[in-house]
Amino acid sequence: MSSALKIYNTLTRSKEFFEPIDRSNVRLYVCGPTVYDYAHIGNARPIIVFDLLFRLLRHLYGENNVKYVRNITDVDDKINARAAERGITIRELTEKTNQIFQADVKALGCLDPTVQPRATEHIAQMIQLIERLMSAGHAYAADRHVLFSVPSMPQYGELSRRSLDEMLAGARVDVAPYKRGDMDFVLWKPSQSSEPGWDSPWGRGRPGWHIECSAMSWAHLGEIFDIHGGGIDLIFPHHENEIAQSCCAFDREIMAHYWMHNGFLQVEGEKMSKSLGNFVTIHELLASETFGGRAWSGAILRLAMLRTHYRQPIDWTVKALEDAAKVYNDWMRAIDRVTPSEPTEEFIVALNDDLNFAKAEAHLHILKKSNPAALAACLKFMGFASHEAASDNQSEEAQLAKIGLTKSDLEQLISQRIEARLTKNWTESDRIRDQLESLGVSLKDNKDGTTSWTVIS
RNA sequence: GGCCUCGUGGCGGAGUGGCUACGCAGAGGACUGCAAAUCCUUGUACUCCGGUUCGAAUCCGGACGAGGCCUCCA
Repeated sequence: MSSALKIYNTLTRSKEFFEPIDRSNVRLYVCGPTVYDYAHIGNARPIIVFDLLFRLLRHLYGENNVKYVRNITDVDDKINARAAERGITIRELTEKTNQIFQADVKALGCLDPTVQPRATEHIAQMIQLIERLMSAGHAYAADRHVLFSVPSMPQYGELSRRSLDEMLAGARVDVAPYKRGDMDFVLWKPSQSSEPGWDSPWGRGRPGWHIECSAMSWAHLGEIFDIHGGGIDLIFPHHENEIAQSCCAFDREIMAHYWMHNGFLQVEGEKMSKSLGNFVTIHELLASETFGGRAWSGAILRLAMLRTHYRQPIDWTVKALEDAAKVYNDWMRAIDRVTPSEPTEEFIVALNDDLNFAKAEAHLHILKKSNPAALAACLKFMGFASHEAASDNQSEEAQLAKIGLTKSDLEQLISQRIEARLTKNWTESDRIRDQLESLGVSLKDNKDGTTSWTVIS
């Protein structure tokens, strides 16, 4: 058994030893995407970070003893608006967007969560939760809405550490006439006939923002579970309200024992926004050359993301990606044709310290020289699969074709050059090398007299 | 205005009281016909001002700076 896992708990603002409720059923819930558009690189951060945590938990407690739930929110007013804008059905939009999301996440080297529940398949649980809240006096119906009564929960605000007074002081709250308390939030709201809706005791309507996570975590992990994760911006109001809903519905003090939040992401030093023109999607990083003049493999994106500790703000820059690519390629060379052994104890210990990837990475640099088999195992552990190398080779073939060369042409040129070099005909040798270089193929003469090549652009 | 993070060398980024993290880039060298790759060596740091201490990047206070939340944005 490795030394114990410590994680930073937003509830207590401190690092704590992780103690699962049930070692044979460790439960993790992470807020997943609202599927209305391509996921941006900021969305990728929690996906990658919590995938690493999932892998670590599986290692510590056993692959079959960890349950990871990441929801798909497929009912939301942004979805309705976008579908209307494009003239397609909501179902078409959410299906298509989800497919792209799944492909993106796979490219980033993430394991599938144990369950990816959809909000629209948990409407019944949401209604049950709301009914519980109403009968317990924590919610009320008004004007076809159902609202959570924030004043009914004295400990409201514990996660974000703000009191009701503070919130009311500076907040621009939406003071709807049907609200009893200014901070009360919507659990259920009425739908127009043009909007998606479900029958409920309060008429045809749809859920408010926060209730879906309370319903889905309940359905798949139970009333109380171990870890709840998400972006730092979700602490308030989303997670605060999830806690309010779940704790009040089940009459519990706690919804999840550990709350983990990843830091925000900036792009080249500025907040990512469509108006600044620096909005970067996962898809375009993978498939286009719009960021940094080249496409980036999922592994490089993953490494670049993990190189900044998950709680720190991260600045997403071309330079950081270039650095990550260098490190990654260096490692791939080191583990070429190496059979992975086992991740080292030291590596696990580093990750056990609140996912201290930087410490782990420093150790990997040592392993590169001392123990490539262990390096390969550590990389595999983190989702940097060795099959990457194979797929890179395939793309090199494709790239050769793109620059108008076949592999046999190239090999013929290389053997011509080797002959020239044997007769010390450096002029001819350099001519061939320059020719290939201008086509985009870089040559490397090895000690043993062979020549290897890589496509450079 | 309220609340919360954070400020380490050219860049990224660990480190929570004393002993050079690490990586990238840079410099020097080895190897090479020349390159590339590889290997060896190597410089540069702790935002500022006070305080605690024998001793602080590390603890406390303050200033300045950056970012986030309070607006269904991860």
